[in-house]
Amino acid sequence: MELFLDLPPVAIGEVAASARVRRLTRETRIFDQGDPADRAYALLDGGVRITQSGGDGGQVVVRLIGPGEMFGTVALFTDHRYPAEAVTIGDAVVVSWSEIELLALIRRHPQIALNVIGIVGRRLKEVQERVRELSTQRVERRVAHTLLRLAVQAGHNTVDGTVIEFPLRRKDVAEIAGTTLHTASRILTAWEQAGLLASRGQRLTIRKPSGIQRIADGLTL
Amino acid sequence: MELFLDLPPVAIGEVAASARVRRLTRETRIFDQGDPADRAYALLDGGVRITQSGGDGGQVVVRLIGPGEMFGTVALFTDHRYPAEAVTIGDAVVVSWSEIELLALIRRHPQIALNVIGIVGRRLKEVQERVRELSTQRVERRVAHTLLRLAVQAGHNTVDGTVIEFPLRRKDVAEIAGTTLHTASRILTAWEQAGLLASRGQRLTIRKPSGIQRIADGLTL
DNA sequence: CGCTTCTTTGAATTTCGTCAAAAGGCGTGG
DNA sequence: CCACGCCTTTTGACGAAATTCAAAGAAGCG
Repeated sequence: MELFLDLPPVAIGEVAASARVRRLTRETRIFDQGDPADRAYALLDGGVRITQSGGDGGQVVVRLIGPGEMFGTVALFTDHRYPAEAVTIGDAVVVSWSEIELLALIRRHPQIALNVIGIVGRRLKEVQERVRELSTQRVERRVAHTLLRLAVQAGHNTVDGTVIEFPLRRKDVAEIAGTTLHTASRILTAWEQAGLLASRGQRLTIRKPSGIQRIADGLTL
Repeated sequence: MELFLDLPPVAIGEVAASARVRRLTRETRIFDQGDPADRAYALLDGGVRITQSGGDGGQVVVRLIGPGEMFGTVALFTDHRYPAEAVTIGDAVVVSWSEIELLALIRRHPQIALNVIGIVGRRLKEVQERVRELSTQRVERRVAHTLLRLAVQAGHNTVDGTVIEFPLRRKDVAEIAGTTLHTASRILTAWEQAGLLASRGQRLTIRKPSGIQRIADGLTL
């Protein structure tokens, strides 16, 4: 887990000792957007969808969290409100620390704070790239990028191609790529017919990463 | 300066002692996208435009930096490459610290690391909101939000209304709001004719914040 | 005063969202 | 085990918003 990387062995014990572990069933809400932020979370197994809603109905999936990733942590350092909601995708195992415990851990092992900066910095960079894509690229390319990113984050190679571990509805794909589920559906269907992709239920398999990559690179001109 | 908030008085001296100060003329490039990241920066006076470019020609203004804000700092904690370029808007006074100096300061005063987390966390939240806007709102609303955010960040009240301190080209507005300069120009011209806005050269004055706010809230339906 | 950069504006084109509706799947309960 | 109902997906047609193409006008700088 990146959050606790480069710590002396003794620290790992402390981290484990103050952690609270919970097993959750699918579609369980861990926290709501706007809730007072009092705990920092990390995921051991399964998946968590982080969704932000606007005053109007607008929703986006801010991020899908995979095993080993932290979430809901930054709010402890800013305004103490979670800026988005967190819901499990499928069954999940979640660990968490109270604010007091986390700050105590950081005081004893300042490296944790540096790790947090690294993690948040990397996410900031990713979101900024997403902004650029949304600003300058057309829907098809963005969907292609979305799939490639998910393949890197949660892809599992099989004979058929790369399977994305998260169960994904068309709506999820749409809310990640920044479009409507209708457009997302059309695009995925087209790719499926072109043999680039296969979908069984809510599992996506990328059959031809190179084909998707070409689209992501805008070479369909 | 938020970066050095809540430090003991003695620390401020250390911070100042290891800082390098430079006066720069307008449109000076401080660092390029992809450059090895070896210094952390903060702005004392003026403005800095942070722009990210994609492999294709696509460009976005990631952020405008005002006095008191840090920039180019996170890269020291991730992959040691600046993810975007920084260019002065108008004349500017910039301070910077080498990576070694900054890490030494943090070791002596861990509060600085917590401050960094807070700053980066807040920016992450802002960028995520921008993603939601780009995904779900139409151009006019996004431009309205852009102006309101700039007014908060760098607005100065006068009899005529709120003046935005940064000199802004239509292209800048477009690259912040995620549209083309043509569309941005049309929208701003329309607002100017409606009396919501005034622009003299590259200075924008918001005459009727409430009107812009209405548009930002989507009440033009 | 000439040149470059920025801004405006019109017209044509296109992408994408919206509206509408049907078909498919999955789980639950009878 | 089957049937019903809900959630998800697909698909078509239409229209509007915004980009693209094109070109002229304005403004700042040297």
